[in-house]
Amino acid sequence: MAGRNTVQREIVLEELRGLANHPTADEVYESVHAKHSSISKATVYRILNKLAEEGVALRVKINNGADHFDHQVFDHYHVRCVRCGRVDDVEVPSQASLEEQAARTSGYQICGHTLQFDGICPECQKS
Amino acid sequence: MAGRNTVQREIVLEELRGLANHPTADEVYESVHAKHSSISKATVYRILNKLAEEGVALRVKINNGADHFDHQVFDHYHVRCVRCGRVDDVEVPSQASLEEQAARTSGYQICGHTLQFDGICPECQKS
DNA sequence: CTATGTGCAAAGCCTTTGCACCCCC
DNA sequence: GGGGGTGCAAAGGCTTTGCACATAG
Repeated sequence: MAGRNTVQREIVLEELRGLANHPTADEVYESVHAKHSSISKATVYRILNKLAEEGVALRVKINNGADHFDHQVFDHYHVRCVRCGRVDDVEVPSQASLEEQAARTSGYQICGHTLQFDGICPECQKS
Repeated sequence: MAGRNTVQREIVLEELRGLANHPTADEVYESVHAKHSSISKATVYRILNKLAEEGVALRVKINNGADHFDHQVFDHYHVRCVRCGRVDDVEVPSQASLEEQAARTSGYQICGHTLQFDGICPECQKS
């Protein structure tokens, strides 16, 4: 591991795993802070960044607003509700092969891609 | 048109069309401001938002940093250089069919998707 | 004439950072 | 005991907003 195994790190990681639905950094902080009021926001942000960097968590960049974090690190895509902001996993096969095409037509050396869906979640469809 | 045809709007639109490479709002502002120093940043941001809303321009949300704007409104994807931040078009066919799959597996009512590539541009590959 | 757009500056949102202190290894 | 981690508060980048004034239609 690239760093020390501090109490704060353990707590943040546990909280991230406990929060089911792709929490934002701030939501993780709120959740952590509720139980351990001494842990600062800066620390939570720093730890989440580090987890993402190490590949222990996934940083999900959402088109609108704050980044979300996902404790599931396998390759998968996300859908975001345009009404309530909720983020869910989506079972669509990896489109990694598109990268070849992109490389060919653009001249770029491609190292990754992002695919995100927008829609209305089942809950919001009811209203 | 959803609003008035003001001088400022004309100037911003013209400048957006003149700037080839997916300028950020701030780059559009700089360019506008250089020629017409009385036009404020707020106005440029407001006009760009409106153009995007009307479908006259495209807002390109890039994973890192500021949003870019594109005067080309046909359906296409983008690639971003992770070194220099440059953004280019990419000739990959629209993957609209993925939306069906996403809808089926997620229960969301899908209304759009975003696909973006990351890579190293030809220029940056040299160094 | 009046609803809409504009300019200015201030605030907002999310995130990072400088600094002094602390503590894991 | 030394280098990385933490807490606090402040700053940072990008964007929006409140308000008073100007202007298109």
